[in-house]
Amino acid sequence: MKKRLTDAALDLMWENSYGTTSVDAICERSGAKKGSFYYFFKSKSELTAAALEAEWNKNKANMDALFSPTVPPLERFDRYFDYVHDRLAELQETCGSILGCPLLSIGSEVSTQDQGVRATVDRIWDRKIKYFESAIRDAHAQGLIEAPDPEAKARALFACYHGTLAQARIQNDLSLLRDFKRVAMDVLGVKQVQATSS
Amino acid sequence: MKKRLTDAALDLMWENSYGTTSVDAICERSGAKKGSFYYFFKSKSELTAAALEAEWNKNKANMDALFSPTVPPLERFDRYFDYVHDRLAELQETCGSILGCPLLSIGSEVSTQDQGVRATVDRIWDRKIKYFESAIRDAHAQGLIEAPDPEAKARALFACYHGTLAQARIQNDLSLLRDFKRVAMDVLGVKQVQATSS
DNA sequence: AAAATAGTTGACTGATTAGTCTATATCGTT
DNA sequence: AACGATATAGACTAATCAGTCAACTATTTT
Repeated sequence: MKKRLTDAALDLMWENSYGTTSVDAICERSGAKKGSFYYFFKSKSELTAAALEAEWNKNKANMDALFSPTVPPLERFDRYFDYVHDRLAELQETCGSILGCPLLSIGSEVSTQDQGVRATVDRIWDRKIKYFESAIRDAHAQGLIEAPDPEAKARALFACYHGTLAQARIQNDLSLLRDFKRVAMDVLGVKQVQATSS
Repeated sequence: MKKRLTDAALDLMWENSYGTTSVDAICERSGAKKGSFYYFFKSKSELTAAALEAEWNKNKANMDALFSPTVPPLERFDRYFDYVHDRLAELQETCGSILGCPLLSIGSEVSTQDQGVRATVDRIWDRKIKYFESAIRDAHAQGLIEAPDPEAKARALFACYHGTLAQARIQNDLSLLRDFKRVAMDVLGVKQVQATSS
């Protein structure tokens, strides 16, 4: 039931927002009653933090696979962007909207008001950046890019990607995301561009 | 009074969020009573759209100056990024937080639920991108960058910038924004890098 | 000055909010 | 079967929410 609650919360908050997702709505979707909710979580805020952590755990194995050191470093990004793109496209079929990244939507919404959730977003954000960072370091070692500060470059690329995800959500348009690979290569400073046409 | 209402609304929503900004709070801060609020606006949603448009109008002259064709194209970006950075730093002194861009915060929060506000954000977003677009076109014409599709490049850079603004808000940290100039040059594909050190 | 228009006031409604509380199940242990 | 622990149930509260409304005042227009 704990899992049902966090699942329902994340679904609702991702599709709508933190503020418009009521405890009652979470209970209704998960089939739980108020008593159960407050048995497992002492507040809506705490549930949200738990829901974000649960989502991270659900996706971790996937991230590990996408960013496996067995994959050429720049290809990891390609695969990751494809994966997110496809997942958002799937979600669009069921809910009608491009939802972007829940970390950004929820994080941006509550950042000045809920330090617990904000810190959780921050923590997960950092974990994800680590994938970027090691891919960048590997690419640098292979001479594919020039990145003397992989951590800074990872943060920059991550921010750019999330900006594109946010724009996709606001404009309800996936096409921006489709072009991001090229932008990513610019940000990374890829030396040898494999120009196909134009 | 109409202006006082839109000002108060934008302040509160920028610092907190759309959802946590109540009509009562807007009235209290602006000194208006409920009746006046609903005399000028027929809903909180409509007020929000008006507040965003008002903010745009307040900033338009500034944008025109920053992106004046008399300024070398790439320097326009520098000046703009500096301007936003300084303004966010100022705001931080009064409210304690890095607030990012209200268009993104509010847009991301309401996009799936309020088409009126969403469309307003979209419209203003497009107007702002035009500044980027013409600067990019000018830079291309001067041979400073290679940008066969200025509109696409402008959208990409705008998204990257807003991702960085969002990250600054979530992490309550301006330093990310300080480094964005270099990222922007990468995204733009500036040819002659004025390397100072390293 | 009369009339019309524009703006203001604040009490009010009905719905919804997060969170509490007590009673009751269901469970594994002994 | 009896017991403590884990979990569920749902009525309840007090606050807050967006929005309504009829009465009131100020300003213009005629």
